[in-house]
Amino acid sequence: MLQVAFIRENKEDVIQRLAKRNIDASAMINEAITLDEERRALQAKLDNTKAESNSISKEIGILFKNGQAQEANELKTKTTQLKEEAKILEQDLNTKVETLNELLYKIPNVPNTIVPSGNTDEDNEEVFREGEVPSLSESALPHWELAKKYDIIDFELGTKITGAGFPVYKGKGAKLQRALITYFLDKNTEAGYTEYQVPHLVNEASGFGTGQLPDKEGQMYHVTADNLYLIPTAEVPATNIFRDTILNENDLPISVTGYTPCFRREAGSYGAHVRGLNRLHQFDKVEILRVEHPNKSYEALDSMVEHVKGILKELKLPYRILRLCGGDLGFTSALTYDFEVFSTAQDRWLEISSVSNFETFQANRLKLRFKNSDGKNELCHTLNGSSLALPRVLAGILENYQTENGIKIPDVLVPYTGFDLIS
RNA sequence: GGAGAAAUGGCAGAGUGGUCGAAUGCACCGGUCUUGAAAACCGGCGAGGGUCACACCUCCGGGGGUUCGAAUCCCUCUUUCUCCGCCA
Repeated sequence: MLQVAFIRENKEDVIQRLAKRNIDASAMINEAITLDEERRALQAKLDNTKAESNSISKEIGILFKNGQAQEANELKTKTTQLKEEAKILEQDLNTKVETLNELLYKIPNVPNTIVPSGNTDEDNEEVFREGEVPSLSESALPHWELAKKYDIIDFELGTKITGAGFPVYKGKGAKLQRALITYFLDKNTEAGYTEYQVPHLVNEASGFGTGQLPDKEGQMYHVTADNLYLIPTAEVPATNIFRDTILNENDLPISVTGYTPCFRREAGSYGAHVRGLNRLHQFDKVEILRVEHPNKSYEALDSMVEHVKGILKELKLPYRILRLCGGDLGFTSALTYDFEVFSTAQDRWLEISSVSNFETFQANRLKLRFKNSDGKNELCHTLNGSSLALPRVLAGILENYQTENGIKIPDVLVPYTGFDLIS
């Protein structure tokens, strides 16, 4: 969530930049500022009432000590009255704070100035493209056909065990997926990211910290008996490592990577674009995450983008990078780059990574701060990205590396798989 | 799952109804001393709100209650530890 002080001090700029998301935020922003003013006025009133009551209570204490019980008892009526006043003020204040917060939860992050305006993914700006699209024969198959042909992924079996969107990987398919996970983690740790294994279920506070709650609980599987949520991404547990934390300035930057399965309810559509591995309820992902000094976060974003590029280059997959437009930008993000791999057999781009700078938007909720050189506590910037989402990378490999003899394994993966062909 | 104990500042650890946001030690930061370092000594050192800055308010695991007044008493929840049971 945005900080009220920031909204107050940058009102026009905030409205202008939120307009990139195709929303007119002026009403919300004005209301937030008004609510905040009212909140502060109530707070001051309440504080004064309490201050008076406190000082009388101290007097009473002294009077009792001196044996002046009668005078003390007289003062008691005064504090009783003040207490009632305070109670009412406190209730007003609480509802005011609640109203303000509910409003603030609804305001998305302020897009960076370089975010292109636009409504849909059509308006995303392609900023980079690399890799050759292989020329495949007429008989080239989409990955779900290949999965069947080589018996490496069984979608029907997953449906039997659980339901649609829970595939079963098998034999060399399972091994290839495990190889990818290990390869990604190795690349990330080599680049200085510390590997974490985090819980796959999180509590409400964590869901709130990263912004899934209160509004987007529909996207997560909810274990009601224990009030826990299955993680939709490692971002949730990994970012919450740092909830309620005050770091030293020289602790920054912090770089974390982790592999987790991800669970998404995705009340989604049906058809070709969700077939096979394209969209699942359960999938694997390796995530990278950074906690940065505000002055360094965009530098960090660039370095994360470069890092992901390096991996795709090694895998020799054709990909492009998009700078998301305001309309496509996630609620919590200030700037996002999406990576898409070209799926030759499907003739379409598949999103395999999304790298974002959240600036202080998450840190504000998380209360993730560092002590700056003035000794003041300041919000950190958080960033994260996938490196990478497994199913679509797998789809890309299967489709782009298919030959008449079978599916070749990218050279960098062979040491991890132990085989160089799926046939 | 059953029985008991506990939860206080970065850590350790006092405080059991009044001037306690909280002793003390360690850690940390600044200074003196030193060729330099260590030691010693001096000073500083939790968070949030509020203010131009003060004042002031709130916070001793969370929530509620008793009282003029709660870290301290009561209720409740959570977590941790010990013992027993079960178990990958």
